[in-house]
Amino acid sequence: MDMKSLTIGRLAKQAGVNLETVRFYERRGLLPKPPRTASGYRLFPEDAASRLRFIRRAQELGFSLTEIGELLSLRVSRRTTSADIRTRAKAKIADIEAKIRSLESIKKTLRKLTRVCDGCAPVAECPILESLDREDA
Amino acid sequence: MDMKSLTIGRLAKQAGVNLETVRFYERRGLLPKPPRTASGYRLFPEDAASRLRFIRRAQELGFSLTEIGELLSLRVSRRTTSADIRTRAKAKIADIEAKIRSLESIKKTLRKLTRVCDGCAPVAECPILESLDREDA
DNA sequence: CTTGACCCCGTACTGTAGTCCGGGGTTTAG
DNA sequence: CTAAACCCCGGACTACAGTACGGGGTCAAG
Repeated sequence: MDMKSLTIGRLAKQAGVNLETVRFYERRGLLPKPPRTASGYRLFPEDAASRLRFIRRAQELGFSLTEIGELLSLRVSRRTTSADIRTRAKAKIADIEAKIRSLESIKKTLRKLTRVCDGCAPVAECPILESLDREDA
Repeated sequence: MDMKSLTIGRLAKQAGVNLETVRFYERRGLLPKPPRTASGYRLFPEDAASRLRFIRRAQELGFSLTEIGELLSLRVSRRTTSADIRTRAKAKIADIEAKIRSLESIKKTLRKLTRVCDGCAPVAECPILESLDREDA
């Protein structure tokens, strides 16, 4: 077995995901179908682990597996022109900037809250509602 | 019927969510149980709509309903001391900052990608994998 | 005083994202 | 050579977050 390849079990351990999740992502097309040994064992390239970690982190940021697939497919090839990619990448950037703004807004509110706590002033109402309200995502 | 109150249907429409979702969130404790008319109709205060919108936006940022409940309950009262709140708010701020960093990292990669596209250089591999890899969330 | 729009409730169903099972073959360490 | 550890596959199961259903009561307009 090639030193530079990973069996599904090793890959799963390296990326910190369940082995079945790897198969599931492969079925979903998020992981390219790996070559197999004569006996049918998958042999993943080493960078499959970064791909898995990317998927996990993108999920924590609120992207669905479908959206993650779109992010992962952003690259220029014979099927896709660079103008097309540029358009799609710009749309993704806009999405991401909106997410960042929302997070900044929640963060600001939380920081204000900690300052209130420092001052020991009691806060009866929930101040977090102040954030995120005047925006159209 | 009080002018300042909303029936469940109006509230749902104002917040842009399904009526059943409102009931679901109430059951989950994300929306305070509203007073009822004599015949049992819910009468939500007007600010329930902002609360609903907050929940929706926080979900898009990758927070689960449980986490959102924690965010919404961040306030000082007789049950919770301000020191306690400060600690919890600071933890949430750290979570949020980590999310922002991850998003910035993806954004940077996407921007690099659009620049490559502008230069019309073909990109065979998927460059988005460069982002998010060297970090421990 | 009825008809359509709205509300009540419990229960069942759906979609997404996994996770587990179990019967089988393979690889590797002793 | 065998046992443990690993892999294969299809299919069933789970958790989370809703969404739909259906039988019934309520409210406002005509």
